[in-house]
Amino acid sequence: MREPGVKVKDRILETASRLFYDQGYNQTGINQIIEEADIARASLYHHYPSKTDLLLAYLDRTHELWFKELEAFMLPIHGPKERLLALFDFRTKRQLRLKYKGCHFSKIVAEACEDEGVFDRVRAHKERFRQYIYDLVVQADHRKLLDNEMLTDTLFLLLEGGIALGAMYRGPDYAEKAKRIAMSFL
Amino acid sequence: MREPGVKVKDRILETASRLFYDQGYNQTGINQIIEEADIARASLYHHYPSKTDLLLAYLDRTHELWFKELEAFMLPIHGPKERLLALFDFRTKRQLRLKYKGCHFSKIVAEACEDEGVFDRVRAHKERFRQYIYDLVVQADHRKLLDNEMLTDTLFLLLEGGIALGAMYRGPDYAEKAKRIAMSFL
DNA sequence: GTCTATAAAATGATAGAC
DNA sequence: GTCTATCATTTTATAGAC
Repeated sequence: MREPGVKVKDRILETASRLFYDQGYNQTGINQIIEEADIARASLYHHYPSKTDLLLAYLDRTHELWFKELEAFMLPIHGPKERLLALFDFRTKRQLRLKYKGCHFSKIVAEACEDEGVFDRVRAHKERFRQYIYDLVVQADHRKLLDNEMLTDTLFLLLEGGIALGAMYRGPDYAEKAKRIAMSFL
Repeated sequence: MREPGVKVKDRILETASRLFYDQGYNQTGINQIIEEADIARASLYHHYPSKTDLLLAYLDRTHELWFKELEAFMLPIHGPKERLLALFDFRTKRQLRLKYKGCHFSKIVAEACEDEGVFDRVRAHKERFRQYIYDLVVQADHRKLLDNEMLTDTLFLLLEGGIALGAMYRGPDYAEKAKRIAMSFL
């Protein structure tokens, strides 16, 4: 009659993820998580021995979902140049849904979590994204105003800058400007 | 025999500013501030009725010092083009001193302070910085690859992106790359 | 204006029953 | 594996003496 045990664990992580992002990791207490996930206090500590463990699981989950969402977004888009520009749309669209609260990973770093496991995950995420950009740049028949590495970094910086400013202005303006600028180099 | 009363108030704000930036606003308790500033609990609440008031004062102080420091840095640098590139050096040098913890203003927004006074100050700071860039762009005899507005936004986005990535990587690499990219447009 | 003492609530985490 | 009850700290903020 009992549902499989995974359900509680998932509910914990889903609830924590939402709260960590929406109101901040440090502003989210264990009490609120167990209340909104509707589970017992000790169940949380059974699955995640400490709040830091829950944080690391949150980053892993976010990383996985992020690239899964990206792959789905890219499916109907063909051509490396079109895909490079679609990266801007992907992030702008995502930020609209997230109400412009910024990048999950940069947010956590900004909350001053000095845990090394946190930094490892943040860097791994950004490194993989930069590699994703680079692979498209290599395939793209771009104007060669910049070499492949430099063009990759330009797009990467424009994307990250656009999201960062989007979080401060709570809007898409700079992400959209970033795309228009990128178009002039491609 | 008594020193002027401003001293205590200043010590509170200086200590709070250091802690808010270094370990985060939400992770800094009133207790730690009064201990490290070596003042009484009620003295803090006399000068700053709530922690939020202290936060707003912190943002105002940071804003003032930021531009004062910028002006001093720019003094020996002549020519708008040179000054535009010096903006990258200014922020990279500053971040080195601050141990790459990122922009004060983007950090506070990332900590999910939904206070409107916070957003007002963050936007005002960034808006003034963008205007500073724009004024130099107008004076600069640049290559006209982009119009003045677009070049301003490009430099702005590269600068903000470089700092954001610098915080995640805890190093100057992307800020330096951003400068090299900027050089190719000017 | 500065102090000490304290309040009331929330924090992360644990013990032990079932 | 999930539960309730509870722990010791820490949180922001206030009261009232000097």
